[in-house]
Amino acid sequence: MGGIAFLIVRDRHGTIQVAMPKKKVPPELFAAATALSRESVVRIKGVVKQSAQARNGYEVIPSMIDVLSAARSPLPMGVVDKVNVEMDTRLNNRYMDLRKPEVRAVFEIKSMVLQFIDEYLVKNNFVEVFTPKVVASGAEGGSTLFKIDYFGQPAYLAQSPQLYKQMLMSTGLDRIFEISPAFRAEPSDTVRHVSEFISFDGEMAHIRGMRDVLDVLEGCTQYVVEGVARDGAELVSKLNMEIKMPKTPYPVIAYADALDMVVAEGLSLSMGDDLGTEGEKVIGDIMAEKGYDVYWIVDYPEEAKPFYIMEKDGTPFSHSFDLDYRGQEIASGGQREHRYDRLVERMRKKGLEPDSFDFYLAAFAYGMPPHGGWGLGVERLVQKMLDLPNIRETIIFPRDRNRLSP
RNA sequence: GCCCCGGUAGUGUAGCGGCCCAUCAUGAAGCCCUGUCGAGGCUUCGACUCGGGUUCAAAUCCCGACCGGGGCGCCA
Repeated sequence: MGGIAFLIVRDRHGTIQVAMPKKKVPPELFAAATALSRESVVRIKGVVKQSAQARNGYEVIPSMIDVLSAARSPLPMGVVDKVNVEMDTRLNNRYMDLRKPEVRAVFEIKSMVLQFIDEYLVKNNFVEVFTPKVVASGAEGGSTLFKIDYFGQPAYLAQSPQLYKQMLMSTGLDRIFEISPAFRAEPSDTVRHVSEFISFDGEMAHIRGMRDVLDVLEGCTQYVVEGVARDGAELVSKLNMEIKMPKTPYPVIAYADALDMVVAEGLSLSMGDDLGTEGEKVIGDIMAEKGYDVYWIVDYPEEAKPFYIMEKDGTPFSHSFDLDYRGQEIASGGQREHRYDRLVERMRKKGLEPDSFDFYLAAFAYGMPPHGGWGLGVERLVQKMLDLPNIRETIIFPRDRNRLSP
């Protein structure tokens, strides 16, 4: 038994040292404190003292230590240990993982991101809506839908609010947005895919063209990143990084030009091909050299885009865009086809049966203004903004191909 | 779904046919020391994913299952 013992106590905001010189605290308190297991929950009463030896300049001399919950031992993973913990282990023990300030900071930042999105869109006269997540059909084919049983009827988890938000464009709500979960049954297994994610969707009526949509989305992402860099500086510093402000205006690269850039770098792609992950990264590198972190890639081949995207007449292209953040797509959207006949025509072209979309098409038959919108992956935005290696770092309890719990 | 790689103590790892009743770190238990501060010293505890096979001999090689990592495709 030495003459002094210490406890490091952690709460949401940080840590403080509890110092117990043997002569200055009751013996039973000293004994209880030194017997405490790591990560136990305590309530402490004492005197806060300035102390040159304490790490943050202050320490507590306790007069009472109440053990609210003793932690079992050994811990399933260390919180302050110097050994690494694999992500799988961390996710299996997320309640413990989240005790690390740097892990928690990501989710506090994510919360800020959502608040800034809300703030910006409301300022710009958007109305927040909620569309069903249990649906009868998907926006584009059924292969990526999770099937569920709905009172004996087949139903699906929504992969996107696409059809609903477009229908609302005929109502006079004019500018709407939604932040809600989206479900994809794609068997993707990458650091940027999960089967459940938060989708930030917007749709605006009476646009003059796609540029109107880009302006809102650019304004919004810029507002978010600026806001986090400003109000979240302390949280960001816990991640040992600094947010780099994207340069504005975001450059606009036409798909055809992007293709040339990629081919010039040695990739063998031809007109109509998807840029691919490698192509996206190449573009990301080229743009980074020019100082741009965020940029648009627009006018994709109509063939590569869903039925609801408007074609660029007289060309093989479409009024479509992706928003890329350092080589990764974080949002996509475009101007929609609002003309009933052209829409039906496009459905057929895509091999879809218009009859199975009658609830959707009806909204186009009685006055539908020109409109456009986007879908943005909130976690992808957070991931790229904070330069995180895996999208799972931005989801408290991620769902992917292999993970259904916790 | 395809292609690579891997599964060793609570955690993270070394070992990759006999030298291993398995290394190191962290952790836990105990002792010593100590105004500590990702403290230090000593002692102890604790593991080869599962099932087949090859071999005189398997943590080590082969097959399968399960689990995980990376890349691709697809996309937010």
